[in-house]
Amino acid sequence: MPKINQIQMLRTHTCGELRIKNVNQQVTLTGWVQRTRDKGSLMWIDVRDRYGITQLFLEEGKSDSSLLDTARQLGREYVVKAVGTVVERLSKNDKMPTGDVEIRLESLEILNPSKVPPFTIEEDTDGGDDLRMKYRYLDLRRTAVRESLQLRHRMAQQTRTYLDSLNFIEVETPVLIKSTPEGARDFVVPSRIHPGEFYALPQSPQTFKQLLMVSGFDRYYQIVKCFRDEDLRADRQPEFTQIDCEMAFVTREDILNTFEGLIRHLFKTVKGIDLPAIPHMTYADAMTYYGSDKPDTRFEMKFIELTVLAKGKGFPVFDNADLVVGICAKGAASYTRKQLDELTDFVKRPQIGSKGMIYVRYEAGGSLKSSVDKFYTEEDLKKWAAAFQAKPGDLMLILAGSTDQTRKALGELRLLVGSQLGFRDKNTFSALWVIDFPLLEWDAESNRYNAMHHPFTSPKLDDLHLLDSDPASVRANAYDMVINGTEVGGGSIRIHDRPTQQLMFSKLGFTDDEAKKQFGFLLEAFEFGAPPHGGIAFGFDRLCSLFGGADSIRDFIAFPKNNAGRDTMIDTPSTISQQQLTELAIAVVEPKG
RNA sequence: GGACUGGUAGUUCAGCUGGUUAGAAUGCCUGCCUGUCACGCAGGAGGUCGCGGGUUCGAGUCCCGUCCGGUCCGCCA
Repeated sequence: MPKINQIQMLRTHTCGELRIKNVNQQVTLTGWVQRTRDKGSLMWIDVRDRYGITQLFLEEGKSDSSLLDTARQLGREYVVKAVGTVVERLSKNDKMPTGDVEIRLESLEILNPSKVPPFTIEEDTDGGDDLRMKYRYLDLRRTAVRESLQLRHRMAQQTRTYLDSLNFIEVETPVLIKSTPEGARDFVVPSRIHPGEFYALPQSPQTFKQLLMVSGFDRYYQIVKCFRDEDLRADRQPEFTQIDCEMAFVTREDILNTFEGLIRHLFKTVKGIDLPAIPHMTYADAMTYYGSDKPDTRFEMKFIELTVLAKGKGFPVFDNADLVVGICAKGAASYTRKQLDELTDFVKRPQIGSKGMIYVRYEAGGSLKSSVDKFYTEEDLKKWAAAFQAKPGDLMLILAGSTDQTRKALGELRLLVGSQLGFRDKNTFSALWVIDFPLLEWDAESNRYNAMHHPFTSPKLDDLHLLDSDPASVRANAYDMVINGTEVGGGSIRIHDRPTQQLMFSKLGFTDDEAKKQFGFLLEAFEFGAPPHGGIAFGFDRLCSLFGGADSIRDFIAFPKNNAGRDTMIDTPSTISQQQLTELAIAVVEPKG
């Protein structure tokens, strides 16, 4: 592979590579002016490019005076070409890789001036998110953002290396496909040639990758853009990237092993971390012990049920609850009244929806102090403490109410307390497979069952007989990978025969006609020798942000959308001309503005 | 659809219970400075307090509406 200086004519080196061994070489550097330091008769210019920063040096009397004049015109972000000799510095800077040398300037050319940037192009910029997005091309000059995109590049490269080594082939699937009412809302694209008809952008290449299995490409993958027209979050964009994979002639274990391998390969090659074997947890256990289908397993703090112990002592909140459940925060008995009140306020927020929170302090001296001392004796509380396996110095936090809401609320409380106690370190990684998800999920709004994963997921054979009598209890051959409480991937063993797929569609409320109209091609394909198959898709942006230790995926996407799905740099979405609308046979009902 | 939170100098923010000429840091401009590297020193310019309305003798501050960010709930098969 040619080095950069062999293929670049304008420069001989980058701003990141010169060292003491280059002393006395004449070099030409190009880059952006990071800052200048003018000491009168001495002047330094820091020149930056993608690879680093190198210091240029001028001295009155020893340098050409026109050179100093040019240098004094420089402002931040000017693009320059500098020719000079590498010399050893009199005073070195051990904070920078190039800090032992500087360039004694011989000529300086301003290739392009720059306006003063609206925010500083530095590690810790003074710019807010809003401005950074509007001038994203400047934001991308910053080391932190550039490194995030470089991490993403390495992740993609290593994903391809790993999957290629296992005979996976990358196949591109169409971006203009068919809209279906299932699942997330589609972005649609009008067809000019067929007025009144629309393509849809894929929410995932799901059916295509299954058809590739029917075609005999038994190991497929694709790093692919997907689109969902839903509201955004810090970790959700309308267009996002998946590592989409499918395998034929495999069991669930084969898939879990293969992609556990991928994740461990990525940790090893990108982060230098040897991730231990990834444990499996059933969905039922995840909900019972963590109140979430994506538990953060960097710390324990499992749920302990107190329903039986707590009832029948005259405390109405517990007596009337379906579930009384709590967590034990190790060493948190020192929480102040104010901190406890804040936790109570947290669970009472409408988004959490609990009525209140009960606490029991196991004082360092061994006594027990609770917010329900009126109803429970020290003996009662001792039994609770035993159930929690609590020790002096611990704090027990208890919620009660309806089962689902209480679990969810305690799950949120667990995460908050875990954060407060420092159990959620960004540089610690704990991965987990959550398996045996329910196949169906009741949707109160449409008064029918929805597929929890998607309608192509196969039920577990053991549960098939329950499909009519107790649909909600049927488990799916589906699995999610969870790392540090983030769902990074999910998949399933698919249905591969027409009768089962038709049965599933009918359970989901499709008429035979609707099923045929929307997925007839798949049903038909299943009649031409479809192999058993299954797969998984990883949220690539999330995986990158997790590896990068960030909460938001936005800095791992070169040009992301904002909270409202807008790109403020190019100002989109935007209206289109009447001429375009006419050509597409589209009438806008209430034009904006 | 909803909850919370923010919007004050180019930028990031402070501005108390409504009360004098709206501040700080940084950036920018000018001058000085022989080893800087977040250089230093001196000086200077820079404000529709998001927008509209209301309360008041008086509003950056209180109230109502609205716009624009951000976090979350719903939604995301």
